[in-house]
Amino acid sequence: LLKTLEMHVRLDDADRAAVRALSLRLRSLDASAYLLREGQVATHCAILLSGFAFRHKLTGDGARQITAIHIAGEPPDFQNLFLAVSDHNIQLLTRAEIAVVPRAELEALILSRPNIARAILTHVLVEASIYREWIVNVGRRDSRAALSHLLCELVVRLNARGLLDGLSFNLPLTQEQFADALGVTSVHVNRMVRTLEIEGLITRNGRRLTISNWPALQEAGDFNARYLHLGEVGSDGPVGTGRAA
Amino acid sequence: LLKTLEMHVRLDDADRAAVRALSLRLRSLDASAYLLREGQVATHCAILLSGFAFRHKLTGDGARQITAIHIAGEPPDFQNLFLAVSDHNIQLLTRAEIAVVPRAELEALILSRPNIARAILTHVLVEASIYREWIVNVGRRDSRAALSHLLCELVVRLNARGLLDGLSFNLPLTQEQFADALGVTSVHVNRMVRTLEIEGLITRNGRRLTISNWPALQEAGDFNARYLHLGEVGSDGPVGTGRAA
DNA sequence: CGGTATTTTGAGCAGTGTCAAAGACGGTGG
DNA sequence: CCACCGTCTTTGACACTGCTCAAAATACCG
Repeated sequence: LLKTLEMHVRLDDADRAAVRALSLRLRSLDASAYLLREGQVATHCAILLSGFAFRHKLTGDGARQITAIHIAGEPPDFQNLFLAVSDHNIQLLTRAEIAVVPRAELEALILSRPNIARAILTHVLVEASIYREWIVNVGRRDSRAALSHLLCELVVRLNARGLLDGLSFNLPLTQEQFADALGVTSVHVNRMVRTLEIEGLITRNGRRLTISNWPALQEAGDFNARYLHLGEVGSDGPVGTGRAA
Repeated sequence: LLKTLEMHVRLDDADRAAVRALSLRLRSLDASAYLLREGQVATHCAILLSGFAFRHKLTGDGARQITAIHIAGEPPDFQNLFLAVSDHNIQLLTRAEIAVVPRAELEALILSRPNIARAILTHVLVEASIYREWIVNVGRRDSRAALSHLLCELVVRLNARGLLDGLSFNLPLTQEQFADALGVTSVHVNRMVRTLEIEGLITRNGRRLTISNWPALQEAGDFNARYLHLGEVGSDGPVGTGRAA
């Protein structure tokens, strides 16, 4: 459970024991439940065991912008760890099971164990990299490319955690949520989804999406997985340049 | 010099000595010099002593998206610390002086001193928060609001480091660079700059920009400084909820 | 099976993009 | 100190992507 995430970033030795010693509570929540709201102080830190979550902010005139999507296994709450009041909302996309750890305990663990500090820091830096790519997606790609890119990212991240079923998966987002992620209108997302389908890049049956032409989808989305920093495990010494993708 | 940044985030005790012990080299670079290119491995870590820098990525069809702007005193290279190959470019906006630290040394320092780990982690998390707001700016605000918001952010951040001269400062960005930061065209940026000037929110003489109506500019930019997490110093214990803005 | 949440569609419009050219500005060499 | 030049800024006309506002058609949930 919990280990997957820690290990996913950097090899740790027997301080896995310390991680296991964290007092965690399991909870099951319904879709669209809030894990954290803007303006609140995070007292606990949730880890997604199953399901999807997303991060968003609201503008003054009520528009919503989704800034990140989190899949099963990811710890969306690390972003609030050493900060006072949250600057954004974290909400579930689907029904989900989460593990909850007291924030203070987690912070203490990070500060006392260098390997864990390193793992968390790396994780946070990769998330930052994803934010940067998200900015590019929203700022400089037209809606067809942006949608393709987002789909590519989801596929690669799901695959990295073994959550992909062949080349298809259950799409957790409604078209309106895609719209809020891409900074466009749901009407327009619909047009682009249909375009991609007509072009033969994707196939849909209900909630399930299948990639029918992976190279073409990457091409359409100007997608290069480098920014996900997958497969960089780094040495266990303090230096660790790791290897390039 | 170097201390300002460390201290800026979290109170540290005598491990300031360790920071001072870092072997740093001072360099002076011309405008538009690259600190790091996408695909490269960062072997050193630069800190801006004066001047401005920015972070950007290029899309497949050559469009540029600026994802962050860094001002004097900030350490733009922390984003690459534990990662193998850089996913973006860092370039100077103006002539600047920088201090360069070997990356391995800095990483070792972080891993060996909890207070420093905490400072860096906090710093990185604040940068992530700025990315999120940037996504909102590019995705959900029209160009007038987005431009106003970016100006507000610059003003507040410059002010936080005492680099503001009254309510005016030397604008480091060309309109084309603003365009790349906001995901619009330089032509359109020009239209919006003139609009804001005509509306009496800003005044320009040459490179120098003055805020003539600060409340109105914040209003126009839908600006709320919460996401900058300024003034959160946190206790020195491992918990430290800090105080809200 | 009924009700609500999504997805589709259409028509007309607004905000931005394009392309091109003219001005300004600031720095440099003579 | 001035002319020259490259970089920025400003403008105009027009095209187009993506938005708005409905309303209909489907899909999903209990």
